[in-house]
Amino acid sequence: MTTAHRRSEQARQAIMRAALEICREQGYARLTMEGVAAKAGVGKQTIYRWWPSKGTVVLDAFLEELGPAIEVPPTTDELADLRLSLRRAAELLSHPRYGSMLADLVGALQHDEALAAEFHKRVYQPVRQQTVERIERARLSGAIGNVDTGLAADLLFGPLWFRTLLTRQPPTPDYADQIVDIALAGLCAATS
Amino acid sequence: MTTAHRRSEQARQAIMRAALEICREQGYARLTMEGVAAKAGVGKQTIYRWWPSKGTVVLDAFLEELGPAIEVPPTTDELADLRLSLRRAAELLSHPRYGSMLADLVGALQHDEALAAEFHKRVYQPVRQQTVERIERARLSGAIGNVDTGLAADLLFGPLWFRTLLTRQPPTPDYADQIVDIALAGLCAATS
Amino acid sequence: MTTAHRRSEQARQAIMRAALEICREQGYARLTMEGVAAKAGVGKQTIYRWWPSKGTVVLDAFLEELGPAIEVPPTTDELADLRLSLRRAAELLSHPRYGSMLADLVGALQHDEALAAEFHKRVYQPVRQQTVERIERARLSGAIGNVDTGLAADLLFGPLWFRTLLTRQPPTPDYADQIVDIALAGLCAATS
Amino acid sequence: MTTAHRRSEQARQAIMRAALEICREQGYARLTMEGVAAKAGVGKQTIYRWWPSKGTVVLDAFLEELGPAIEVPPTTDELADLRLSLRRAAELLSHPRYGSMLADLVGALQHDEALAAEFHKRVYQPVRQQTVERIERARLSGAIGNVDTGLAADLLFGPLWFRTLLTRQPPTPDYADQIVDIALAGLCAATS
DNA sequence: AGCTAAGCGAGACGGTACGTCACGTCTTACA
DNA sequence: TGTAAGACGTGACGTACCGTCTCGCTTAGCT
Repeated sequence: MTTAHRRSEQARQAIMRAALEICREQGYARLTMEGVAAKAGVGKQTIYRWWPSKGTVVLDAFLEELGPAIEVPPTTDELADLRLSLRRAAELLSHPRYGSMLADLVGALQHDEALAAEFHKRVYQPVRQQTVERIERARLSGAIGNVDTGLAADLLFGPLWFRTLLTRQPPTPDYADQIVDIALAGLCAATS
Repeated sequence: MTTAHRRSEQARQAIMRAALEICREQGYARLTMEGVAAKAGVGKQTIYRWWPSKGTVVLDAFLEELGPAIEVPPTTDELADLRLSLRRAAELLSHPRYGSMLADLVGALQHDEALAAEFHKRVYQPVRQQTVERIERARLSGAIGNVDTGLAADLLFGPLWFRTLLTRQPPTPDYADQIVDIALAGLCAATS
Repeated sequence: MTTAHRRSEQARQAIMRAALEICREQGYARLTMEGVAAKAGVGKQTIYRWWPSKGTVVLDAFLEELGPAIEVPPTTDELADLRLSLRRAAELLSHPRYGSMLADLVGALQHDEALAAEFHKRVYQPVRQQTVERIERARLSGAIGNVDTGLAADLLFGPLWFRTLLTRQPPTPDYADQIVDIALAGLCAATS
Repeated sequence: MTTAHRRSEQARQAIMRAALEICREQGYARLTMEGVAAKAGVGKQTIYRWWPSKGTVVLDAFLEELGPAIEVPPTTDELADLRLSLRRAAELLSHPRYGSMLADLVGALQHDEALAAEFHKRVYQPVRQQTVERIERARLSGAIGNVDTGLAADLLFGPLWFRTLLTRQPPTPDYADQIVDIALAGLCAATS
């Protein structure tokens, strides 16, 4: 038997739309559950029924719009894929609409375990997985040295996030390229 | 000259102490101005008179305890200094007492311009300055290639913060060492 | 004519039972439609389909249990019947299970017109009618003076309800007897 | 030492005024704490700080306006005073502005212990005390028989409240007079 | 025997109000 | 004048119920 009167798709979409809109217009910090409910024309309970915190609402809304855009389709050239992947990340972090939203989301992660778990599963891990696999393949093909793949991934993505989160100056595509250049040089030299 | 009955040093210290204690016991997110005032036995006004937000209170409290510990006295071996500096950062970020506090502070930065400015001036810049100078000297001495010093600094510190902020797994000293190894390898190879 | 496969008697009884139970355990104020539905294992709609408000549910439940107990079978001695009727009322109002429920119901009457009408028709009027008739007969037989019967009825029942509703000290049988004694004395003396 | 920044008289009055107005315009049942706060231009907390429930707010507001009007100045003729006192009660209960408010208040008493206690102390007892004393004096002077004074008081006031609360037909002055006539006749006859 | 329309349980929905928390401002009395 | 205390207006929190609605299901009563 199925559960009667299932979740309203209409309400869900209204909430996603409202969350994004408020986030864009007033910023994540000013976004409140009440505000989302009001703008979406929805009862607060309907939000709390399906999302535990404003962070998860925004995360969902974010992924609904940009989930697919995060991934980079694999080619045979792993290093080029990595380079493109970094560029994509830089573009996202410097996106006028989603950049500071992402930064705020990561900020909220610091004191919201549930959100942290969700972010890890749905944003961090997917990209991480792809990155690590590419590095692994590059390593096997001898394109880079014998290094810890996780560490290599940190070396690539770390600087982008560091710049975004600590200085609030989002990275440019050129910055991403330079990071790739130097990091890969280091990784080639490495033999661990 | 006695400063007359101007600002009460006693109150200041009580506030710093209370802020740290609450931050440690309940986390930055649960720390409130009211809570600090109550625990410090101080009027709320007294806090608002001297600090604009809870972030700045915590930042001050943090620096009062750990300000000196951030810097690494310079020796003649710049690369060794950089390595030690990275280790210090890793230690701080994984410190049971101050690690998550720092992460929370950076989280709060994302939606608090005043705090961001303060953090930049009193935490980010000092370390940055030192780091950049070391890299510059290393470059001049030929120890590393001809690279953008800011970018090099990001390459070193980025991974540490990335790991801390996005995965909530604070970096180990060993992790810091590995980062230095690979990053410096890359920086040596670079000539750009 | 059969009532066809319409209303479920089982659901009705479950609702009555649940209402009484909640009323007894938590009091009328804490009784909610949702609570009744849950405890009765019934959909909310099923309650709303047959009762307009929680007051009417409780009133029905109350009458189902105590409806018959309200009336006093008539004998030839009207004054004795009145006396017994007062005692019955006193017992009901001081009943550990139904006393405060009745008081709460009358409380709810004050802001629920529909409930007030229902209460009037099904509780107040039946007793009133009987009382008034008895007084009328007593008057015709000369046992009491020539008084307004409604006023006389108020004189008898008023004090009981007054005590219950304003002081929350339910009347004792002895109290009821004393009221009858004095009221009848007054009614005898009256000639108006 | 006195407590700093004491209670704001201005806020108190605004709340009293708002409560009365809402009660008059929409009835006690529709009066909410939020509504009072909004109409008074006051924070909800300010209401909750000083009153535990909406019942006590309304009770205070009621007493502020009608407290003095409840009492009947004593003369040497106790029976006349009692008669006047009953008339006053009848007038109050049938007052277009305060009658149903009082009834609602007594309704709320049934499920609000704190309110019941407050009502008892500030409304019921003062009138009761005066009434009982008058009856006692009348008894000593031989104007009425040797009866329980409390019971006598119930006999007088009971019918008025009974009529108000159970039939929602407020008593007329004439009704009050008739009650006094018959009740006193009964009390004279009594010797108990 | 099969059809169909109601009543049913479940529970999501848009709302309103709850009572609480913390915000940042203010006022008062003391030192 | 700075301070401890704490009341104030404000706004958001997360919860409880309201009364309405929409689902599938069960079942009685009519073809």
